[in-house]
Amino acid sequence: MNVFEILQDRGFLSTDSEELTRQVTDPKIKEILGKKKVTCYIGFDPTASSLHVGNLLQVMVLAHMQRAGHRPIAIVGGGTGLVGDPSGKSEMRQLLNEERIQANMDSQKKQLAHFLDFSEGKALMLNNADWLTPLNYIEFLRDIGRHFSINHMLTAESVKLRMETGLSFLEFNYSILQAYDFLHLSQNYDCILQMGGSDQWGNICAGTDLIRRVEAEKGSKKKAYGITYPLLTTASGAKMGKTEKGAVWLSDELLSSYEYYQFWRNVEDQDVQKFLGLFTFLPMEEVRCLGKLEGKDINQAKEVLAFEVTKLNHGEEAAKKAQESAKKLFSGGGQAGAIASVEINREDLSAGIPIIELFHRAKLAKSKSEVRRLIQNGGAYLNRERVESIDLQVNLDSLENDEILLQAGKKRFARVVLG
RNA sequence: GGAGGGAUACCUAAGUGGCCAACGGGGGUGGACUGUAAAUCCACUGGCUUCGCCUUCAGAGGUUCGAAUCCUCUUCCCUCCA
Repeated sequence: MNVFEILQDRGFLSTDSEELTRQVTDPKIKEILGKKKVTCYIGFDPTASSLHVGNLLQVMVLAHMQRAGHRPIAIVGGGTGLVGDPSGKSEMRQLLNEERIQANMDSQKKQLAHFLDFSEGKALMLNNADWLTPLNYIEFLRDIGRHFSINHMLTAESVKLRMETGLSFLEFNYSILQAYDFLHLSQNYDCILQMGGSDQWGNICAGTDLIRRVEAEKGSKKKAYGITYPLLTTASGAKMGKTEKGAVWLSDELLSSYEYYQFWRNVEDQDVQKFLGLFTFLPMEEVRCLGKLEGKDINQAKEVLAFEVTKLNHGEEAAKKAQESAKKLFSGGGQAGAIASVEINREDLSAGIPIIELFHRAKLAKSKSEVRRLIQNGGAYLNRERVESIDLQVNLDSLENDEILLQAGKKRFARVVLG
C-alpha cells in the first residue's frame, strides 16, 4: 500500500472517486507517491503559541508521509501570519507582531518533534517569512502578480463570503502569497505536493496553477499537486478541538496530559472508530475491530483511543499515568497522582477554611459565586461526599491520607494537600 | 471630505426614562437518566462579607427624584455618496 492508499484506508481521503476529485487536484499524485520519494508540505498558523487538536490532523498527515519515506515540510506562516488568511473568517483577523510569531513558532516546533523526525533533514520546518519579507513589491507584481486573474480570484468562495462585510486588499493577497510559498518550495526544495484542510482548496489550487504557469514559461512541464481533507467535526457537528475552556492544546503547559487524555476518553461513540484511524497509528484491522464494539463495551475502545493519542503527544509514561488516574477516579478508588493539587498551610486549615474558599482556591470555580451555585446545585463533593451546606467549614478533620479530595461535578477533580 | 447606521454580558441578539443584573437563542456549568457517550428533561449562568450590598449596557461629561434608554463631546466599526 502506498501512502495515498493508507490515507484512504485511515479516513483522511475518501475512497469514493467522485468525492476524491474534490480532495485531490490531480489523481496522478497517487501513482507518483507510490513510485518515488516526494517532498510535501503543510502550512501552520503561527497565531497561537501551541498547536491544538484542530492542527493534529495535519500533523498526522505529515507523520504518515514521513513513515512512508517521503519528506515532509512544515511551513510556519511567519510571513503570511503577518497578513492573515481570510478563508472561512467572516471578520478580519488580528495581525500579529513579529516577535510574537517567532516565539510561537519555536514552541510549535517542539511539539511537532513528537510526531516528526527532524534529524538529518528527514523533515523540515521553515518560516515563510524568510522568503516573503525580502520580496520587492514591483518585482513581485511583475513576476508573480501577472499570473493571477482578478476575475478568477473574485469567484473564490472565501472572497465571496467577504463581499458583504468587506475584504481588505491585504487579506485579498493572502492566497497569492501562499501560492508563492508553494512556488518557492517547488523551486528550492523540489516540493511537489501541498496538503491542507478543505478550506485551503482555493489557496492550494492557486499554488499549483502558479507553478504550472511559471514552469510553462520556462518550457518546463513540472507540475505540482494538492491534497485536501475534510475539516473535522464531531458527530454532533461541533468543531473539533474546541471545548468550553477553549482549544484542546497539545502543550502540557496549557493543558495537562490528564485533561488531554480525558478529552479523548470522552469523545462521542460515533467518533471513536474515525478518530482511531485518524489520530493513532494502530493497524486498521485493530481499529475496525474496536469500532465494532457497542453499548458499554465501546468504552474499551475509548480507552485505547485516549491512551494511544496521549502517548503520541505526551509520551507513554504520561499516558499511563493519565489512564491510571482516570481509572482510579472514575472507579471510585483511591487518590490519583495526575490531578491538579493546591497547597494549603496547616495553620490555615486547622483554623478552618470555608468550603467556598477552598473550592475557589483549588481553581474548580472562577468565582466564589460560582462555588455557591455549584453547591446549591448539588455538584460539589468533599472526599466523595456531596457538600450540603455553603457554610461548611473545612478543617484538619477532613484530611484523609493527608489530603482532601475536592470534586466539581462528575469529571473535575482537585486535591488539597498541606503545604 | 459629505450623508446615514451602529457599539449591550462568552457569542448572538432584545430592550429606547423607573417593573433591568438586563427577554430569547447558542455555548457553558451543575442535577436527573446513563456507559466518564449521545439524546432528553430540570436548574444555574456579573461580583461580594448573598434574605442585602457593589460594579456593569464603547469612553467622558450632562439633564433627571431616577438612564442601557434623553442631550453633548470622544473613540471605534459599517453602509452609501465623493
